[in-house]
Amino acid sequence: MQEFDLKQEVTDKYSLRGRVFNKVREDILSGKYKENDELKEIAIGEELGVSRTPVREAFRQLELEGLIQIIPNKGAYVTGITMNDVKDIYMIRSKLEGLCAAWACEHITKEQLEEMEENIYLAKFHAERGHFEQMSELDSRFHEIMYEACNSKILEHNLRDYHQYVMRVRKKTLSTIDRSLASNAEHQAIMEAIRDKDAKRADELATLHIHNAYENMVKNGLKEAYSNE
Amino acid sequence: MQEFDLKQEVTDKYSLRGRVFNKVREDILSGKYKENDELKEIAIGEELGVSRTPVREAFRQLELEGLIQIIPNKGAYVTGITMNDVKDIYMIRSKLEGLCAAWACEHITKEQLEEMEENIYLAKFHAERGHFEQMSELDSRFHEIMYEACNSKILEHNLRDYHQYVMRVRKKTLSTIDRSLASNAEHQAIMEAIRDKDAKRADELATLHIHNAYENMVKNGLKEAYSNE
DNA sequence: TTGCGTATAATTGTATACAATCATACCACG
DNA sequence: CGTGGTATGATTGTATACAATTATACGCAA
Repeated sequence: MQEFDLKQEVTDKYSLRGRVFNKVREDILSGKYKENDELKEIAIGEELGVSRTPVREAFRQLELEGLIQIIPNKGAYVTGITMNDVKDIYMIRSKLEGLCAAWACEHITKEQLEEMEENIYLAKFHAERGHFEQMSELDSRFHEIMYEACNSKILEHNLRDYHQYVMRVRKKTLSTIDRSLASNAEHQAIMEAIRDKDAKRADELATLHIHNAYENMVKNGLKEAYSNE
Repeated sequence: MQEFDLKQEVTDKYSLRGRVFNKVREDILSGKYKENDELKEIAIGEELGVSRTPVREAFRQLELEGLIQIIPNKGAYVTGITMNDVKDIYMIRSKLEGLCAAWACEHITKEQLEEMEENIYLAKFHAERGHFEQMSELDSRFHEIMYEACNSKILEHNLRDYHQYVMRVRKKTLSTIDRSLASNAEHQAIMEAIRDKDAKRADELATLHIHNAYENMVKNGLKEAYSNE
């Protein structure tokens, strides 16, 4: 009840505010609204067929999520993610995914572990064939399972936020067969460590996994990947 | 401009929404509003002499900060922090403060370093005399300087959030002369490592510092401290 | 007495009207 | 020609009115 459980209310599909929030968030993350674009309350409201009130409330939330910046009496502007931000997030995630993997050792359920194994098995199939869209989905899901398995609303929420935040660039990092295969092998190693309840190893492997993902991203030209969107 | 810079707008003292946000936040953190208290828009509005609109917007922000939970069509309730949440946050902070200290080694300015030294010097004075209110202030400020010095908007924002979030319980952890002195000694060691640009040592010391703070809190009866508020 | 259903009150969700602020353009003046 | 000030329009900030939803209380029937 009194949990750190936020996303649920925010993403409320049945309130206008929630719909506006989701739509604008999507549009920012997908690149429809670009850095420094000005978001006007009336325009967004008309586009979605709602008044300014829910739009304004959604804006306040987007501001706290760091997706837009609101300048009083002036307007709402889309905040960009700089390359530095991406780097910072990956470094932070590296630490936190390690923690998450370690905690998952204690709390993962049999069902979650089985879904992980299935995920890895399926990912191998798609990785070999260069199905990058599916790979991206499976990668997201793998981490999502781990977030759920760590049994900490706080950490789960934090990691999910970052995961979403770097979505724009993350997809690119899996866009080679080599990296897809390597990434999946790393997933398998992490899963095995968690299965064996070896928290120390799980921590190290998950930490390294994010490090590798970042290194790979830099190597494959983060700059272009980033500026394309 | 396009920074991850949020707090500034939120704490805008000159908008009604900002005033409401700050007031309610204060009241929650200070314990005026207790866990599971229902916050009614009209009541808060009347108390501050404003209409519901700015109150609602402030509520949305408080929700994302995790201080209240909004149940659609029902109401806003003060979220409690469970002991598990506190533990999780300290574990996460432990990792991130380490990262922060390491980064600060590269980016800290001479002014920031000097303020740290001054902070530690002054804290010694107050610690010896059992001035816990001042200690709490100085402790907050020490960490704040480090957050600023790490040169990462993302990490700074993240750590500041957690710091605020556990404010309720954090004050209690410094409420003995022994812990105050020990804490300050740890601050000094961290500062010296940062001054010497020894990132590895700074990381370890900051990590340990938060660990110690948590251990101390548990020892001194987190349970009572927590349930008192 | 207990249980259910309806009516009423209270509260939140949304829309709109009005006030305040900011940006722009135009004109007067040096 | 350039500069400054004012007027006008656009946009956000706030208040209020209305709609929808939820909680509560009361009455009726089993």
